[in-house]
Amino acid sequence: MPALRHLDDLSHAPASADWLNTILKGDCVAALNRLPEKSVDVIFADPPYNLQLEGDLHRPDQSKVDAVDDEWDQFESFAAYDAFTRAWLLAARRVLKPNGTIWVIGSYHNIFRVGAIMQDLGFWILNDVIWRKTNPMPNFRGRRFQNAHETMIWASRDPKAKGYTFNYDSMKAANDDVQMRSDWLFPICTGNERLKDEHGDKVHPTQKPEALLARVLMSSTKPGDVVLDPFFGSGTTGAVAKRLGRNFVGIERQQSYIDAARARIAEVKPLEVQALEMLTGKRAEPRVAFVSLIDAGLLQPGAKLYDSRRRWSAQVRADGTLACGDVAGSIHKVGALLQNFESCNGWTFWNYEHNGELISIDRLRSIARHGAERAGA
Amino acid sequence: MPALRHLDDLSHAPASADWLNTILKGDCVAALNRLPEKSVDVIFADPPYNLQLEGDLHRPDQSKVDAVDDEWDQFESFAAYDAFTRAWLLAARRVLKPNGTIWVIGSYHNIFRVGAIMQDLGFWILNDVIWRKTNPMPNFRGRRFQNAHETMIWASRDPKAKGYTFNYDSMKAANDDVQMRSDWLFPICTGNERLKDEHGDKVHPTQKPEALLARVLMSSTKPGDVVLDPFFGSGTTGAVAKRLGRNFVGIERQQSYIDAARARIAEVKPLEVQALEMLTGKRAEPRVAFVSLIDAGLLQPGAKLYDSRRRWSAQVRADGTLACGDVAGSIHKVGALLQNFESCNGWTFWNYEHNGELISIDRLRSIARHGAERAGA
DNA sequence: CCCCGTGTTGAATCGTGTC
DNA sequence: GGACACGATTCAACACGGG
Repeated sequence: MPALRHLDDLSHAPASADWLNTILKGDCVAALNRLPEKSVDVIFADPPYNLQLEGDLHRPDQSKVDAVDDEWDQFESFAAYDAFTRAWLLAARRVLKPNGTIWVIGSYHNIFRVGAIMQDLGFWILNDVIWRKTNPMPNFRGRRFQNAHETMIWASRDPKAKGYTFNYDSMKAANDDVQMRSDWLFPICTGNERLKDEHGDKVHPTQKPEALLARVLMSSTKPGDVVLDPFFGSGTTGAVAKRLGRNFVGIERQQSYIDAARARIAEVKPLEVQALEMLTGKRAEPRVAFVSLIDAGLLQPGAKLYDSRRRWSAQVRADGTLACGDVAGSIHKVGALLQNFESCNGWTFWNYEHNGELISIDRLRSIARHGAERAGA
Repeated sequence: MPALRHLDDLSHAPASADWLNTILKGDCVAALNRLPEKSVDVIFADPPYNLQLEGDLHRPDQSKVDAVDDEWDQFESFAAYDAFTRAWLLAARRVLKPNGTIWVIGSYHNIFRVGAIMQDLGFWILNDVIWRKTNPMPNFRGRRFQNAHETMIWASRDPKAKGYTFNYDSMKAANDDVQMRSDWLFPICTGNERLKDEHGDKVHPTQKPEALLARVLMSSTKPGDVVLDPFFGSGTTGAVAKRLGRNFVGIERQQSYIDAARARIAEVKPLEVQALEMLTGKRAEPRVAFVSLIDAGLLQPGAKLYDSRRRWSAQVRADGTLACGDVAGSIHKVGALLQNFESCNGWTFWNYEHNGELISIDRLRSIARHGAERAGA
């Protein structure tokens, strides 16, 4: 029984195991079952999302959206997806060390099922972490809110495990000396970082940004730890693990992904740890929505706004728009329409009255922004 | 059978129903079952998620769950919570109108179970929305990320329901003319807004901020809609609904919460009607037939139309169709055929020439609309 | 070299009314 | 209920080419 002997060898010498820093080809449950139990420090998993798309979607310029319609994302039903999820999570739990933790990323299509099954299997959720995208795809038809985030679940192997790794101090130091929050802001993976094939097409439809993986690994692993990714894809987990001095194991079914990931990882040079602060530092100044002044109680619905020479006045409405006669819209649009300009900066155009004096609503924006900055927006 | 007669009365006259703008005392499932079916536009639910502390979990058969905090009993606890969740969601779904939507808020302790059950019951998730807290409670022990957000699930009653309310134009205008995203930033409820009892203690442990409810209701309801909150608590939903000119129904078991909520809501003054008017986009405008531009003399038969870059030109015919070579048809169809697109908005595609400049025929459409409005059409 | 305008793209559960 | 016509709808980032 060569397979069994092989498994025995691994469980006796996991530190020098020949599966470290390699990509195992095959079905993820089968490959997981070939690994020794309790051999992995952290698992990062980006499973299929079960998107359930129907028909095509076009942008307003009539170009077609390149949907994720790959075979690996097709499931017959919620029950089929649940069975798949249960199987790989169970196999993943076996290879996790008692103090190991697991990260799973998903969207509203699948993450609730994944989270419930994780709880059912005995995983203990430590945090759910929101990846806020700086540049998400718009909602082209204007039928919902722009889907601007994805959710990650971070969990320990079981409730009693208190010895998991969390690098609290380095997270806090990287976040201007305040605790790292559960909402993280990163761009999606584009530009040179995005792997392209010889035709210029993307190698993988859902490549994750390295900055996201860097924060995951910096927060919950130590140098030399073993990081497993059972849905390796284009190998972002492996590339970041190598760069940060961690060991990786990838599992992937599709040969084209394996080839691309292997070539990518070969190019990676391990880094000194100091470069990390660039990846985890704060991002751009937050934009403040006019409606947030109403939310914050800085302006009341029904309040009057004036331009600086009181030529026009307009009324604030509860939905965050302005109205002046039969003209209505955003603060910018109404300002432009009244002046018959193409555009107008409503923040500097509009003023509110206080003790008989006009004060720019931009002052209110500064107040609102101050609150937002403290939130690490 | 007085109970049944009562129910009949309600279903015959929901508009003047005596349960509108009241708080129903009792178990949430029982109270929901006393309401007429398909009578509610939007549900906002903030269900309990404390698995051990309160004995308020009931199985569908109304038997009380024996709350336990032993670790080995987590499976039993999850199952009991699932049964409770399934029961109230099912009852809530019955009272929801076919085009109604539901919001449920929760944290990682319960939201994954809630979301999975919602999908199992046939709700169709439209968005998950993240409430990012500007001032969350710190993680005192430094063992995890600061839990700085809560998750809301927004779902329609079933997948085929496309007619749900989403005030896209309001949301966009209120957000500086870019789409409202799925991550919202608000402070937690503190200060004067937080209800306190005579001892200065907080009335309710998880009172939600009114700004959060205001955005929920402004985005997904219209004035006069009926908003149901099956876990009414301190009555934030009712207070905001009343202020925004919506009707509410609350369900609450605990008398102290009912008393506090009733007093709170009585103090609320509804906003003036003008402040409640909402921005509507082109979708809400009346249809204008292209031929009516010719009827009104705004365009002459034989006039030439051009696309914005003058790649194509077409001739207006007396019957309200366009002709370009051997291509003829509606303004939309000709635009689509010329560009080889599946569809085309002819109103924004075609322009007429005036003093050497191209002007969109959409301008003529708004002139025609104004004329029609003034004529009382 | 930079600047600017143009074009492309990203895990998407993305109509409605009339005949 | 099905077919068909109407016509509404996008944000940030990056690549590329020309000046």
